[in-house]
Amino acid sequence: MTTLLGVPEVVIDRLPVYARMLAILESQGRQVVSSQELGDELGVTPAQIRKDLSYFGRFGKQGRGYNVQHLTGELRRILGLDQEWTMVLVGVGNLGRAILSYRGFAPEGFKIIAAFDTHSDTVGRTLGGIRVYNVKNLPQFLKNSPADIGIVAVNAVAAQEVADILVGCGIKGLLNYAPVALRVPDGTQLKDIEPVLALQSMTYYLKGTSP
Amino acid sequence: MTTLLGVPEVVIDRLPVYARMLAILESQGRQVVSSQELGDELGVTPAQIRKDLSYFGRFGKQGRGYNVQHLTGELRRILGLDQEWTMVLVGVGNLGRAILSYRGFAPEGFKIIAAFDTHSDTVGRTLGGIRVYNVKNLPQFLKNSPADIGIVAVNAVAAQEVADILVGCGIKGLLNYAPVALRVPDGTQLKDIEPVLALQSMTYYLKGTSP
DNA sequence: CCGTGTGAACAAATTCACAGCC
DNA sequence: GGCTGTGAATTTGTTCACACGG
Repeated sequence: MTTLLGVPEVVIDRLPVYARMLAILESQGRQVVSSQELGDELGVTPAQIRKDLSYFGRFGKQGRGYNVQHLTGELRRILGLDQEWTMVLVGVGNLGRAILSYRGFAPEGFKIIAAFDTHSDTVGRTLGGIRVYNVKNLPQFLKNSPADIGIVAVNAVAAQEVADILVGCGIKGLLNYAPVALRVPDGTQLKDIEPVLALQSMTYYLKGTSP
Repeated sequence: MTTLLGVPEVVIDRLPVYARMLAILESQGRQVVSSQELGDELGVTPAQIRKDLSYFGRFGKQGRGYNVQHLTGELRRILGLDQEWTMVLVGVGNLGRAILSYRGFAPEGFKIIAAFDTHSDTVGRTLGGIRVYNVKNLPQFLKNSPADIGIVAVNAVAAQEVADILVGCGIKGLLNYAPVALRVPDGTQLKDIEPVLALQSMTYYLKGTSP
C-alpha cells in the first residue's frame, strides 16, 4: 500500500517491460503466470515483481499467480496505455525521417500527427504519411491540434531551443533523440534516446575483453 | 579510493554524460570548471560529480576545480574511448537502414564494418557505404574480421536467435534495438534502445496532465 | 502445498558536511 | 575564500522470509 504519488520512478520504468511480456504470454493463450515464471522470462527477481505490483494493488491469487489477461489490462490502465497519445516531431533530417517511417509507435497507440522543420525543401512535403510544416507554425498548430508528446530530432545545437518551444506550447512530455542534456522545467517529462551514450558506457566493460 | 572493479554501474553510465559536456566546454576554450558549474549544466548535484570521479582518482585542484582538457582525456581513457570500436549490424530492414545512415556513431569512434540480413534483396548490396552479407556468413566473417559490438536490428521474434549467434561468435557487447528482453550470458554487455518503453513509462506521468 | 503480499532486514546510491589544500 | 575529496549520515531501492489465503 502506497499513495498514488510516490511510486519510485524505477518501478514505473519496469512496468512497461512487464506489460510487454504479459502481452506476449496472453497472445500465446497463457491464462495464469507466477511472479517466478515472469521473472525467469525477464531476468528479474520474483520478489521485485511482486513488490512493484504491490504499489498499485493486489492483482494475484495466492497459490495460483496472476491472471495474465487481467494483469495486462491493469498495467496498461495504470500506465495510461488504454488511450491513444499524439505526438509531434521536430526535425526532419536523416534521423527525423527514420522516426517518421518507424513502424513501432502506432501499434502501441503512439501517433505522430505532424512534423516540423525549418528547411524549405522538406516543409510542405508529406513523408511517411505525415505532413511537414514550418516550425514557425508549431505554436499555431498546437493551439488547434494539441499534442501530448514532442519528439526532438534536431541536431544538438538546436535541441534546447526546440525543447523550449515545445514546452512553451504546453507540451508536457519530450522524447529526445539529440545528443545533448536538455533542461526542462519540473513537471515536464523527458526521456532520452542515446545510442552513443549506451555504447560509451558499454566500452568501459569491454576494455578488459579480448578483441 | 576504490578498486577498479566494483564501480557502480550507475556511475559508469554517467561518465559519458560528463565527458560529452566537458568536450563542449573544451571546444569553447574553457580551461577550468568546478563540479558546481558542471552540475548546473547537466542538472546533477556537484557532490555526485565529485563522488563519481573519486572512484577513479583525484582529478581536481582544491580552490580551482578541474582542468577541462585533462579531465576530458581522463574520462575518455577510463571509458575506453581513446580507441576505435568496430561493430556489425544484423537486420537491414527499415530500422537497420536508418542505423546504417546514422551519422552519430563514426565521430565518436564507433565504426560499422559490415551488415547482415537474410533477405536476398538486400544481401550483396552496399548501403551507406556498408556491405550487406548473408547472416549465414556471420561466423566466418567475424573469424576474419573480429568486431567488438553487435547491433541487433531485427524484429522481436528473431532478436534472441540473432543475439545467440553474435554471442556464439565471441561478441561481448550488444546494442539491441528490438523490442524484447534479450537474455545474454554473464560477461556480455547488453544495452537496449527502447523508444516505446520510454514513451510507455512517460505516459504514467502524463495521465494527470491536461491534454 | 503454492505463491502472493508485505513488513523487516539489507544493500546501494545519494547527499551532507567538513577537513585539507590551493 | 573557494572548491575538492571523502567518510558519515541519509535516503532510496532490493531482497528476505513468512503469515495468510487458495
